[in-house]
Amino acid sequence: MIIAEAYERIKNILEEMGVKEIPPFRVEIAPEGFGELATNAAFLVSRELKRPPRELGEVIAKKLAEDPLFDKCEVAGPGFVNLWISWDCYANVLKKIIEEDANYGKHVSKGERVQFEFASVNPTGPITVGHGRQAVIGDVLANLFEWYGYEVQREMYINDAGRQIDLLAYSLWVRYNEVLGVEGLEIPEDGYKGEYLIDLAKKLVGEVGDSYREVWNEDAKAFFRDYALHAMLSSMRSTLRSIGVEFDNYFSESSLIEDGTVREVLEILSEKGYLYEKDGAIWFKVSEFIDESDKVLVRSDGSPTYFLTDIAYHLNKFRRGFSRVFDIWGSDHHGHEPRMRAAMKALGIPDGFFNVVFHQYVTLKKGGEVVKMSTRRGEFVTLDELVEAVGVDAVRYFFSMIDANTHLNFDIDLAMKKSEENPVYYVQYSHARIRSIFRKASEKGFSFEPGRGLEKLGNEKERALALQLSIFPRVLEEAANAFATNKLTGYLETLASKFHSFYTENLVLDPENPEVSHGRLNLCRATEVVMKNAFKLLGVSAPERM
RNA sequence: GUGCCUGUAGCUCAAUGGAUAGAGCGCUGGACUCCGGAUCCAGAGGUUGCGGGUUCGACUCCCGCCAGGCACGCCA
Repeated sequence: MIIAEAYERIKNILEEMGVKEIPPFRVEIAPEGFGELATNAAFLVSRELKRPPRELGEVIAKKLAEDPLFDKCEVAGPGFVNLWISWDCYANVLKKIIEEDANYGKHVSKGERVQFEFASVNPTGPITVGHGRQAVIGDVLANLFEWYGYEVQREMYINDAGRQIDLLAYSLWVRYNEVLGVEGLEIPEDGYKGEYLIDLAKKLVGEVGDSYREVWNEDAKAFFRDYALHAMLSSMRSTLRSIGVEFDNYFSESSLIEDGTVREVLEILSEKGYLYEKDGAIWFKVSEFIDESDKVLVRSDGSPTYFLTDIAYHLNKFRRGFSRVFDIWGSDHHGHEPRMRAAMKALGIPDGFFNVVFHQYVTLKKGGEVVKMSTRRGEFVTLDELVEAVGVDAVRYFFSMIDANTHLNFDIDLAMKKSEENPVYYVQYSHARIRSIFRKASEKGFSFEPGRGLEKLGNEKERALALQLSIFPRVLEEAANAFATNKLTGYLETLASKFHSFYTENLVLDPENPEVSHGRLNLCRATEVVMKNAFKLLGVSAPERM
């Protein structure tokens, strides 16, 4: 908020100085000892104005010093302009934060509808820790975009059409027969061997008895398919719900085949001349768009590939009127992106509509050793297990605090045994502390009055905290633009640190100084508001007590 | 072999081409008879994988290596 205002003032000055094209200069919190805000504007206009940065910085600083927004402005180093903000300005921001309360940080509507699609994993086994990372990243990014002014839909794509589901059905049928004591059947090499299917098979025997014992016909196939799919989906959904991830819509892959979208895609591409037949299959001329080999859309047995249904899926998304869609994909799918872009181009869907946010995988460590995960072999640590061990807050915070594009090393022993070392506790503690101050306040006879006493504040710690609070909207913008949930957790940690530091040096409730006390209560309330809002975006609880 | 991601303090990770590369954990030493010590303050700890290049300025951009991960299917 303050940064935005400072930005405007500087922009005006640059225009007065004769700059025709305003460069992308920055206004940010200055390093320790260089004022409160700093800008690099002088460097960026130096070339156009043909004068050294230091000299231009002096001009800018001099003009800014006349502005009541600032107490002091100086040029430093090779041309940075350092700014000190007036306490009046801070006080106004704090009042605004308290007034806007649960809405502080929200940007005005951009009038755009976008979609985030994530956690679209194969419904062939329990959700793993790796899937959990994707779900949390997608959910938090969706929250961030909502606050940044977009209308957001959260969607999960259900891969219910492919060969994997058939394999799952057959694997379950084998387990079912095993439970009934039938010997000699085996789950295929590429089938699903996890224990969860044994549990499911037992349940199934309880429900249908031995009606499908050693019977594997079309009827049995359909039954086991539906049963397995239904069971897997409902378990996935309940796991995701347990970490606060809910979807606005579930979209079935097979519906695209049933409603003709898949066939329509083939017709469009065929009319445009992008298809050809070879070896009994139908191929898409990927090579006409990018430097990659052509890909099969329809197999020689007539079934559509995943690539084809995915193209149809995105054509469907486009027709639903989103201005942009964001798919969250694991890094193992990165090879799929260029092909999809080629397909979007072939269908005439505008550039920029289709976007992918990639995340790297999670490496689990247990007992100092890397745990290999494989759904098919049935070796994995499930998200349920992790949540039970460390709690929802820690899980969500931990997955949010690391850049999606960074490999995440998750030490299970550490998370289970020493969960109190998780940064989430540090941040939550500052919130609990503030709540405690308010409880104490009523005991001491203070009642909170918005705005009262703020003009009495202005020491170093109070200013540092106020400055941090003022940049919250900017942080949301940066986090959304960079698809970086970790910018939000990083911000919270800095905010908590500024608060603890303020708290240590300043007595909030001091009967000897009622006006100052009221002012500090306002500062505490503003901090509480920002923390609550940030926690909400992360899906982490804001505890009253710990 | 080709493409993508990663490589930063002992460990886990930050740092839109900007000032002295920062946090947490761990380590060392301190802190008010007072609002929550799950806190605060200070300190030690770095050739940003290696070598070149671009410019006022490079962890960041370009080129070449090295190491790890992932992908290169009529799997999804």
